[in-house]
Amino acid sequence: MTPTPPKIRILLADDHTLVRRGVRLILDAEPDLEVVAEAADGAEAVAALRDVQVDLVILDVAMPRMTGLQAARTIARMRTPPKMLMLSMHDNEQYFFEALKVGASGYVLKSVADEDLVDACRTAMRGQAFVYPGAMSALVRDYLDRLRRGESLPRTVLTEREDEVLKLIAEGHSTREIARELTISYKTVERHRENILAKLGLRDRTQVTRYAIRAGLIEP
Amino acid sequence: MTPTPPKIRILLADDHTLVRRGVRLILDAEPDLEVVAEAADGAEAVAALRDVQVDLVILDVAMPRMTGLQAARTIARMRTPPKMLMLSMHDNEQYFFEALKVGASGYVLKSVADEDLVDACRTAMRGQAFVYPGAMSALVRDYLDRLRRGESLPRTVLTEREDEVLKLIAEGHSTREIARELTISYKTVERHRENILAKLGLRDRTQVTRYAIRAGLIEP
DNA sequence: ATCCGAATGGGTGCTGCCACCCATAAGTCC
DNA sequence: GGACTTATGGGTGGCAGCACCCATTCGGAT
Repeated sequence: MTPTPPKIRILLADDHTLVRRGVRLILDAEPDLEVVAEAADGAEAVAALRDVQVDLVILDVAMPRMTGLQAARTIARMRTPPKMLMLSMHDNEQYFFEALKVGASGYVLKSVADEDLVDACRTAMRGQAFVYPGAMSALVRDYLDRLRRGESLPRTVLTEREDEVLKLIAEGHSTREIARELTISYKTVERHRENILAKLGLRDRTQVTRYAIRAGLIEP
Repeated sequence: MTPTPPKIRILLADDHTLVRRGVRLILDAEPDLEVVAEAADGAEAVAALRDVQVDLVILDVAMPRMTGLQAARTIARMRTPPKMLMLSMHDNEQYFFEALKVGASGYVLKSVADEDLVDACRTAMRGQAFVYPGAMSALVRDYLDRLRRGESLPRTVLTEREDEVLKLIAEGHSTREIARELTISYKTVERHRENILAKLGLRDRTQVTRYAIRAGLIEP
């Protein structure tokens, strides 16, 4: 009997049981991968990391309460953060950049084949960036080139705070509700909203909603 | 060796490979269920039904090109339509009604447990309506009661005109623009909008947008 | 040390959204 | 014929959304 090498320990965060079920079956079938914990939203994932030692976190981008991107930011601030892989429903460039910015090692579409997901896990663990197949646009290539050359990254359009407000607007909350939720003033929310509209070239809250859904930030 | 009873033949339509993988593994594990075909969007599902004989179609509500609801409408018009089960990411009442309206036998959340999905398949094949656990609201109960008593209630919630206005609102058009587009008065558009909000239980245009996207009336 | 971006908050004013109120013409159903 | 629905339109008022102006604080980059 040969000694078994230690498996890559994985935390899987997705709000849909069926997705978790599928991903787990795919990964557990591999000799070097093992899903050791699951979470149904970003907050659960962050909490789970305090109890379980994992090497790699697979985060769905769109989850209730705390999105995968928000969770990734929190996780990246830990002392010894695990590798992170973002799972997304949409082939959207904006959120691909967002994912890399918050420190994810890869960005995988839910429509990928099984082997691509497994590849992505192994690539991420080797410390390399994984680009989901067929999404190697000129923009992405340029971005990764700059990463390799160690150049400072082109700024992402929206700031963290604006992203939070964007999500709340798109979920149909009024300015007053958002102010209460974030414990900031009504006027500050208005300012963030103005910046969001200006930066994204949108006209009103309705278009913000469609944008967020298209981008996979929230679910319809 | 005992003769095997014929299995329920299932077509599985979802744009995410990982979801299809999970669902297939769950269903194929049952002795009486068998996934005989897969589709990545509504159009593929409809096309597949011309080639393969299936008893039950499982449709994801949100798919590219043709949504699950659109596909269900098409399938329902076939001579001998198979049973239909809608898969959804969201526990939403409006969406649920849309599904029943287009002729689906059940509505299952992607966050349900494995057994519930299997139950839903068997319940649908017995010709009964499956209501996902924990969503048995008074509204749903009332609706199903009327269905059982054979009361004709294929009546759409919204009138034709209201549907038109709904779409235009959801596409981000202002009241003034809609009035011009439909060649009616600003006030009339406002009245239609009021009725839409009241009937659907929504609060503002942002929620109308999300509703329309969920219902497959417009593209994000 | 300085400058810039991000986050915070205030004021003012216009317009649009939304919730009430009201009415009429045309069609359907019983 | 009356009851009902649908589509049409008007009035009024309140509050929200949005645009444009302003300022302060703080931290990081040069």
